Amino acid sequence: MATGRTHRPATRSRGIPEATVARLPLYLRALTALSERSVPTVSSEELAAAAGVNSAKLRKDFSYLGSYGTRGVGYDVEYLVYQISRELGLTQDWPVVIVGIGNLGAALANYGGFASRGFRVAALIDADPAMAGKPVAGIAVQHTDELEQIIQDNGVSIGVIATPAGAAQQVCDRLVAAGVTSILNFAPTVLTVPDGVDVRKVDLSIELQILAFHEQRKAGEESGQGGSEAAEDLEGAPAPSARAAAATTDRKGPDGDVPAVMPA
Amino acid sequence: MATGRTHRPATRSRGIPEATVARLPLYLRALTALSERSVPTVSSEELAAAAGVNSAKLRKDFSYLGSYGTRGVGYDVEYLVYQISRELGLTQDWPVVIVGIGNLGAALANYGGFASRGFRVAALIDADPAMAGKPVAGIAVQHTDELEQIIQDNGVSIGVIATPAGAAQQVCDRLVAAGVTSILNFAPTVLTVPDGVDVRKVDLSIELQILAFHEQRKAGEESGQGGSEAAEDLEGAPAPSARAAAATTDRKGPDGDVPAVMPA
DNA sequence: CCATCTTTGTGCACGCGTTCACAAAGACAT
DNA sequence: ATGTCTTTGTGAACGCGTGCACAAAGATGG
Repeated sequence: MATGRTHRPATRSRGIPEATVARLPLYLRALTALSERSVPTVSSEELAAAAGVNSAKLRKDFSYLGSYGTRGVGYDVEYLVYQISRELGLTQDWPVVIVGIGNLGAALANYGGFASRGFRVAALIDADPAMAGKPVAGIAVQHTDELEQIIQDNGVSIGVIATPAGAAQQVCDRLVAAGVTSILNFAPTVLTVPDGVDVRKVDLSIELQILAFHEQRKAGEESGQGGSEAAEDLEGAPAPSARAAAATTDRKGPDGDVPAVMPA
Repeated sequence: MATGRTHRPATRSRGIPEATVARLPLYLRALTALSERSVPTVSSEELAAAAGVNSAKLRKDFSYLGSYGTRGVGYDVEYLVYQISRELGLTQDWPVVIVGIGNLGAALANYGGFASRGFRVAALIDADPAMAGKPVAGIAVQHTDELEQIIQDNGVSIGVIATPAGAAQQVCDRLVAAGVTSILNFAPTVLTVPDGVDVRKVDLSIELQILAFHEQRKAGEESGQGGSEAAEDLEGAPAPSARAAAATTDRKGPDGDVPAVMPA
C-alpha cells in the first residue's frame, strides 16, 4: 500500500473483501483505456496483464461483483466499466476539500485524475491569510475560518489533508466535527478519528524507506556477505546499556518530518 | 497502501516479513519524536499507541530484528532508532533523482521528509527544454538527455517518476537501463520492469476511489436499503448484450488519467 | 537472597488473501 | 444438433499476517 489502511478490522463490507476493493480502481483504469480504444470485449488474461495482476485473482475479484463475464468470450468492456464505477460509487458526484495549499496541496488541486473520476474540488483551504483569495488551479483559496461553513454548504464528506504534520490532527478534528467521514491524509502523522470515519494515509517518505530496505538487501546479497549480522551488531552499534551516549542518527533539529507544504 | 507493492512474490527478505518492513518507518517516526523529547525508554504499549498499531504486533515486528527490549522496562529509544535505521538502510546516503518536475515533482523536491532520512536529491530531470537550468528547491533542473550520465556520475539506484502517465514507462526503461534498481512511481500506470527491480506505486486517485467506496457504503447502510442489489442492476445498468450502446461514464476525451505535472 | 511486579518475546490458533486446477458454460463450426 | 474449443467462475489448499494469551526474564523492593 503505498500506504496502508488505518486499523479497520477488515470490514468485509457487503461481501467485497478490502483487497478486492483496492484493486477495483486498477481494473477500472485499464478498462477505461480499452474503452477509449473502442475495444468491445476483453479476456481476464488480457485485462489482468494490463492491470498488472494475476488473472485468477482478477476473476475472483470480479466474482464478488457478480457474473459479468461470458464464458468463451470474456468481459464486455463498457458494461464492466459501468459496474465497477457504480460499485466504487463513482457514478455520483463527490465534492472534496483540500486543506493545506502548499506545494503538495497545489499539486493535488491541479491533479487531473480527480475530476475524471467523479471527484470535484469544492474548495481549497489554507490557514495562511495571505493565501486567501489567491487562485490555485482556478479556484480561490479560502481561509481556515470558513472550513465548517464550506463543508456544510457543499455537503462535503471527503477531506484531503496536505498540511504540515503539526496541524494535521487539529484540521482532522475540525473536518470530522463538521461532518467529514472520509479523510485522505498526506501529513506524516497518525490521525486519531472516531469510529465511522475512514482514514487513508499516503506517506511519501515511507515508500522511499521501504525501497531503501530492499535496495540495501540487494547490495548486501551481491557482495556475498549474506550471513552473520550478529558480528555487525557488536561492532557498529552502541550497546543498549550505553543509552543516549551516542546520538547515532545525526538528527537535524526538530524537523519532525514536516512536508514541504506552506505552513499556516 | 496508499499504495501497494508491485507483484513481488512476498519475498521474505532475510527473514523479515514485508508487512513488518512496511511498518518499520512508522515506528521510526514515532521513536524519533520520542528521541527529540529525550525520552530514554518506551514500552511496547506506548510506542504502539504512538504508531497507531497493536502492541502485540509491534513486539512481534521487533522480534524479527532481534531482542532489543528489556523485560520489565521496555525499549531503549536511541538504540532502537539506530537499529531500525540500520535495518532500513537509512544510515547510508541514498542519492535519488526525480524525473518530471511539474507540480508534483516540485512538491517532492521540496519535501523535507526525504533529506531527514538519508535521502539526497541528486538531480531533478525534466523533458521540457524550457525547464533546464531553472532552479527548483535550490537545485537546477536538468534535461532528460543527461539522465544516463547523471545516474552513473552520482551512483543513483533509486528513481522517482512524477511524469505524465504516457511518459512513465519510457522514463522507467531508461532509468533501469542506466542502473536504477528501485523506482517510486507516481504516474498512474502499471510499469513493467525486469526482475531484480523494485517498483512501488503511489496513486492519489486510487486512494480517493477506495474512500468513495466506503463512503457510499456508509450512506447506503444508513438509509436502510441494504438488501437487494439485484433489482438495482436490472433497472439502472445497461445490459451486457447492449454493448457500446450507452457510454455510461461520461468520458471526457482521452484524458487517460494524466496527473497535473508538466509534460515533456 | 527472595518475592513481587512489570513487560517482553513467542507459541498457537484463526482468518484473510492468493493461487491452483478444473468443472461448467457458452460460442462457434460443421 | 452435436462436438470442439475457449474462457469464466469457483472449490479447495496453502501461506501469510494478526491477535491472544502466557511463560520467561529481568527490574525493583524488602
